[in-house]
Amino acid sequence: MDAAVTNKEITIKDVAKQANVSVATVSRVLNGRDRVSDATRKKILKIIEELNFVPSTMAASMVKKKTNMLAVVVPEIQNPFYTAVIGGTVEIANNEGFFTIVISTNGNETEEEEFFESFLSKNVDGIVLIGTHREAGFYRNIRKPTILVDRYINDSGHDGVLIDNYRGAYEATKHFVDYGHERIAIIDGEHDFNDGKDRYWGYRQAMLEGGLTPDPKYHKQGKWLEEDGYRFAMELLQAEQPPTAIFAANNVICKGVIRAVRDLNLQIGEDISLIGFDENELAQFVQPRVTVVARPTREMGVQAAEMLIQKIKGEPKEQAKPKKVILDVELMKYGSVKKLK
Amino acid sequence: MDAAVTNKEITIKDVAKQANVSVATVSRVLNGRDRVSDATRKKILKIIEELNFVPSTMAASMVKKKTNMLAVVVPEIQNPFYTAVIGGTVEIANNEGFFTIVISTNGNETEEEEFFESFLSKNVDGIVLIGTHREAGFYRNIRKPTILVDRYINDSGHDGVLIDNYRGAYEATKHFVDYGHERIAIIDGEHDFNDGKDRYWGYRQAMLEGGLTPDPKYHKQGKWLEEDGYRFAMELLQAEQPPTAIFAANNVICKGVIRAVRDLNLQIGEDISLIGFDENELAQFVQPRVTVVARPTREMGVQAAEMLIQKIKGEPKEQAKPKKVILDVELMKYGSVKKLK
DNA sequence: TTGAAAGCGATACCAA
DNA sequence: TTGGTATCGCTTTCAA
Repeated sequence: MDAAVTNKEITIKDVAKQANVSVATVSRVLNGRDRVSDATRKKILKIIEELNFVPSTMAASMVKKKTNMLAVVVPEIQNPFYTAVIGGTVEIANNEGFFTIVISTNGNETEEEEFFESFLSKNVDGIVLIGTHREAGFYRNIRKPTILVDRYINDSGHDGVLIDNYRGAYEATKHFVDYGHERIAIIDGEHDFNDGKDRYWGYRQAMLEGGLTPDPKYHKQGKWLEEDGYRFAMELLQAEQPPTAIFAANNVICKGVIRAVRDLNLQIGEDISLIGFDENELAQFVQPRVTVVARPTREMGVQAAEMLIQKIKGEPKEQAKPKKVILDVELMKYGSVKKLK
Repeated sequence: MDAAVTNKEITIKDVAKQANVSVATVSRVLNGRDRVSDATRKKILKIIEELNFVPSTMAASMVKKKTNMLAVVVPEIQNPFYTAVIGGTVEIANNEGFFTIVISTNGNETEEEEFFESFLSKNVDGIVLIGTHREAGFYRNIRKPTILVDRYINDSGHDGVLIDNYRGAYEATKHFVDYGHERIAIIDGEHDFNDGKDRYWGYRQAMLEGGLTPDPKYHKQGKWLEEDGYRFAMELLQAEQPPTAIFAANNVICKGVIRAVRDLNLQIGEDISLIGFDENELAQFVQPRVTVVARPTREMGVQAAEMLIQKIKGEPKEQAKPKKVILDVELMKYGSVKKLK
């Protein structure tokens, strides 16, 4: 409580001197694994308390070559999907004695690169990464334990936690087909990563299996943004032959679609059927609630953190093949799809 | 590119050896402030590139006694208000060459305490803190540059970035009064912090000035949760003499109220007038849009980061009195308040 | 302009 | 059970 009056930081030396022991002994009680006599331990503990001494984790990290820090790198920090992943990771990390640095790359490859070059490679024990880069080379250069989340790059050399995008999109589209829809549109974005691509191919496969031919004029590709959802929904719904169903391939696109439908004074589940990918607040709120492909967002962060920490603690031997953990998605049917037959 | 084959990390020594210079010289080109001849600089740079050498910021931090790391400590990481603050801070920090550790205390005093004791006091240059503790003592014990955001504790000894909660609530309530409302309810939570208290007193003041007497049965105190908003709105709206207007004193309470109104099949702005505190997605979406007291969330993080970094860089002399920066709020009138007279 | 060497604050090995 | 000391990878005087 009555900390030193001087501004100088208290170090292990000060404690040792005060306690009339060597720094080695103080270090021992700090770490608690070597044995120290009860008497000296108590004495040292008391002095630590009195001096308000806090050991420098940095100095310790330097010799231990372990920082007990994780990094979570995300493309942006506003999207609830990413904050959910962050939340899951932070929670596990804290439980396991790790701190977490959160870095937003703003979806910018250059920024992402700078972070890795300047910092991450040396100062964290491991990385949970929702990457922005598209080429495997970038990922292979990362020498730290790393878990790729959501966006997986083959040949990256790292483990991944993903969801079954293909199946999610497939189930959604099949649901439309089962309910008799034929003019089924999809609004997505570039197919830079596996996730976007898989969703499209899941959609496509369900169409074909249902005896339908995917029509290019019902496939709208933007940049995965809310405004794309809005704009394309506007286009589609005001076309000569509008679709009867729209599959919104991510959460923000879905929000855009909902807004467009509202602005056109149409009724979801009546005038237009809709399925979104991933939960979003609006989808839960509108009447009827929007059917979505739900994915375990927070759980992805939890999984990633667990795998990462195990990897950090584990033998470096275990460098088997990178493994992908694929979490399951679930089609939550809430009534935004009209039965046509 | 062709990094060392051995697993050993490359250090400044390796670079020095390769370049036939001393480590001091390498350090000089790394930091760029001392003069080094052009020839040797180029030679060293080339070797750094070849060896793929990345200096250990930890070792540097140890001697410089500066980590270039900030911590943002928040009660939870799901609430969009907090992620907005984090986002603002992270952005400024990155621009200024700082990294950011994000820590969620889960609104738990013990967790908060542990973080400070075990880590923060030594390893970050400064802290942006949305605190959970209620007593000034806890804050006074923090010896690092710290900016308190949103929740301010007097006598804490730190600067703060807040908003004018009092005025926000006052304006909202006055708006109700001006439109002829007399039975005006408020749903809030405990008055542990200045923010909650101020909002209540702003409400109260506007009531009194309007010649109205705050009626305890129209003051519902929960725990600032969405479910409180829902539950209390249900109660209020089904009472014998329901209020004509509700002031929802934070963003999640407002969401709960909106849901309750919907579930009762009532019409916002018609059957019940509503004003929320702070933006929230639902409020923007329902028809009519809900009038809210808007606060500059991201801007709070930006401000805090700027003040913090200035403090870190500045003279330790400048320990004037702690200063509070109070950002302005604005009543955004969107039509959820009915004119009664 | 460059080099030698003394730290920074811990840990860990080897002796005692 | 304890102490002495080399060490981690870098920065920063002080000399050359």
